[in-house]
Amino acid sequence: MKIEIKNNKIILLNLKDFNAKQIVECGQIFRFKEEGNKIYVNSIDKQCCVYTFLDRVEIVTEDIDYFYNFFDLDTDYTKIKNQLKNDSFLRPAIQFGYGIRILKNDLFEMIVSFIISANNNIKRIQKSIEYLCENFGNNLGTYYAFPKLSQLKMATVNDFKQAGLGYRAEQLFDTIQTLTDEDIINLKTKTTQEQEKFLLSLKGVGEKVKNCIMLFGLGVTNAFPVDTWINKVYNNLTNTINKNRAQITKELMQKYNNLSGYAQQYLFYYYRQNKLK
DNA sequence: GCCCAGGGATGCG
DNA sequence: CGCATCCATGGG
Repeated sequence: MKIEIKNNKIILLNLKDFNAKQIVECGQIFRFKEEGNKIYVNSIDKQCCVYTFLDRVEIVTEDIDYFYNFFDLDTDYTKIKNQLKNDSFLRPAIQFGYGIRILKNDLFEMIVSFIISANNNIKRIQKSIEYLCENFGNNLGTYYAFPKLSQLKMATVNDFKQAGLGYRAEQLFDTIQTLTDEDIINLKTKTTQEQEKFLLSLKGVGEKVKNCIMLFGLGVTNAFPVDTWINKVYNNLTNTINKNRAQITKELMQKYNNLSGYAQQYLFYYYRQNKLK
């Protein structure tokens, strides 16, 4: 990928591995706003604006280093797609979502966001997260930051219900009260097994949510989140009915190995966007 | 009214 | 272990 960096701008001159719309609409991030050819993208207390032109993409931000890493710009997606597209399940999905990239988002934001995501839909998830930002995050003028752990510790179960979390309110409350800033910092340096064990100990985090946090918050690309869509896709493509999710997860992780996370996103985006069974 | 959404917790065998 | 049931809420 050809990349130029100028002052507060990252310029991408190769669009076959970067499509901003696909990146924000593939279900890995809940805080963004699309306005024509520009998309505002938020992560913790930072924001960038991604402009898409015919021949290039410009990422405008005060935090160049943060968003360079955030958009995973050092990873060669051409190579990843070439390795995956021999797979008949994936070929059409990769063709459709050719510009998807796995974001390296903030760990704490991912923990909270994906606890909220359980048995929920993306519109409602976005709305709830926006509520939390506006009521507990810092006002940064043109946008709100994602609340810090210390700020969410001020919230009551009722506050979370006000945010529209329903029965997830108690789960998130419990997890927020349990978590410490040290937990978040230390988690990044632990082994994959220790990370999984810790995440599963949190209320509201099960197998699927854990895999989302591993993938989007910790950059572990052999995590394969199996949600209702992937579940349907799998059963459809393999002519099975009601195979349990744990089994599907295990099977697909063995199949795709270190490329599991990428494979999963191409599948999720393609089959969900096209509403295929 | 029913079914579904990027599922998890709990209990029971 | 595997499996069934329940769980808020808004939209189709």
